[in-house]
Amino acid sequence: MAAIPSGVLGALDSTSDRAVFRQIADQLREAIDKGRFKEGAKLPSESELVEHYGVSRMTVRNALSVLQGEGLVHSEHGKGVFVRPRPPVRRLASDRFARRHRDQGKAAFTVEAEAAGSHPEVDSLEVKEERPTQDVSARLGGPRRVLARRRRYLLDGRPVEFATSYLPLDIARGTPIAEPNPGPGGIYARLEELGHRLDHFEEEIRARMPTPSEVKFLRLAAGVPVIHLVRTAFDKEGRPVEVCDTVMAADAYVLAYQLPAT
Amino acid sequence: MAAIPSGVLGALDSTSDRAVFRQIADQLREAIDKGRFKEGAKLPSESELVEHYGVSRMTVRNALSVLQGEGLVHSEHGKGVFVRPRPPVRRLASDRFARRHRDQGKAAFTVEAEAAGSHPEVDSLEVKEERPTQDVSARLGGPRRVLARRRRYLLDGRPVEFATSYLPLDIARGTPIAEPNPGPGGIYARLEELGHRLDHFEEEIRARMPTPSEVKFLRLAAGVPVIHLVRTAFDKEGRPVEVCDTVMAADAYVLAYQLPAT
DNA sequence: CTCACCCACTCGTCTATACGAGTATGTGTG
DNA sequence: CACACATACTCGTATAGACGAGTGGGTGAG
Repeated sequence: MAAIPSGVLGALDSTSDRAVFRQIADQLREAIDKGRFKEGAKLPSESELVEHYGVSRMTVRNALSVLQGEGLVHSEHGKGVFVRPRPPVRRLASDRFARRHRDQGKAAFTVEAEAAGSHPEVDSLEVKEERPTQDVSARLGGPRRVLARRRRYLLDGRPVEFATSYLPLDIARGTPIAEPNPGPGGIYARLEELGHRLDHFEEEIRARMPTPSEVKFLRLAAGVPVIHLVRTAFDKEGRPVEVCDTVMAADAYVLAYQLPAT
Repeated sequence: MAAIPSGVLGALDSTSDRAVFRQIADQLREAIDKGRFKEGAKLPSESELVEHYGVSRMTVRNALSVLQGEGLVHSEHGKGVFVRPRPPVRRLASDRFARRHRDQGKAAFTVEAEAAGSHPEVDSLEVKEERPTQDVSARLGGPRRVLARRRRYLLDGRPVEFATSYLPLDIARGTPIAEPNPGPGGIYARLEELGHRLDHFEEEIRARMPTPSEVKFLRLAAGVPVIHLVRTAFDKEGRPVEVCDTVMAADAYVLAYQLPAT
């Protein structure tokens, strides 16, 4: 078992009333912050830390679980504990649904990803009619059934976003919107062709920890929150014509908005 | 020791390859989701769960720590483990800095909080000149020193937000902006009086787990992420005149934006 | 040389135990 | 009645040990 290089991690302060596992977590966190362990680097193994600090293994694991909860490290069974690298971030601009970005052959996600040098994929496409949740129904003005379009977005093989669009049946049924591939410009282009000229969007943003199914579906590491975005599209008559519910891996996104000062 | 009411929690499946502590966490999560434990209610104590499932205490604690990490429960030393109540949410509208909301005697935070029936407070006010971080300096066009205004916002005694405004010294020094209380309408009103007519704002939003100092300062429960918002204000000449860096308790906020479809 | 296997090392799960510290309650004393 | 204290509960911290399972490298057989 390799010893830990001296100077990287200090000693425990037995006079402190701070719990031992917190002191160990503090020292590891500081070492990571100061770059003594770089992104992707392997931390000392549990048994090395046990040796170094002279504590039991559970105490060391407790310290490591603190850092996992902070999203600083992740562990790989059989390999070790590593400093979590920050994945490339996708920047969502607030004008991404403007008409000038729409009349192209490809979906916005694909265009943006390729511009950023990434390989985009869309999978888990599901299009079906269903009964909306109370929240979605209220946002759409109270329909009892809606068309739901579900899809998952991946960048370079990593799932980053899961989105569901809901549309009232009287708008979407029997149109290209109800097809798996709605065609160039996406469903907003189709809505406008169908006479629902779009006026504005409302977006609501929350952040929270993921549910277990979100962890699975987005393959989220411990300590990574999700951004929950609900966008409602309104036409010129003020009618809500679509609600899009999106859950994003928070470490993969920055949302950017431009607002008038008026 | 009180027994757990039958039907609330099931039994373990020893044939399953799902870890015992995960099965216990699953059952507790399901019971919470289905309302068998209501918001604020006390879960069975660790020793009751030990009794019920016939496992060791560490296994039960492991299960509970999973739920804590998900933000579903929080524990209170000496009392028990409770279903985490969802605090009242503060809704931030994208037009909250529009001029029509400005020319009033009170700060926007105070007005909004009182309208929502809450008791607002602002503390930890610090106003000083300092060297900006590389990021802030870049956003402001590269000044070597800036005025920093730090403050913490509380609702009904609970800290919800920590914000720092940075302004170039040539704009702010010697003006009311450098005073602890900049006067009615806040620093945006003062900037316009000083001839820096505001044109637009840019906001960048991220979500992540809090640092230990953020946990302390915002008194965050385990499993609560933060929303990190950086707003840059631009004047009519296109010059960035302020950067505001805000860290919010994610369970206390919804951000709402309205965007044109143009 | 190649490939299968073994072994050493990693983290994951679980048990059993011990003591400390915060909280609430009831009881007995003044 | 009021208050201090004992007590029984809560969760927090820590130890020591055991076995399992995933990974990777070295070694020996073919």
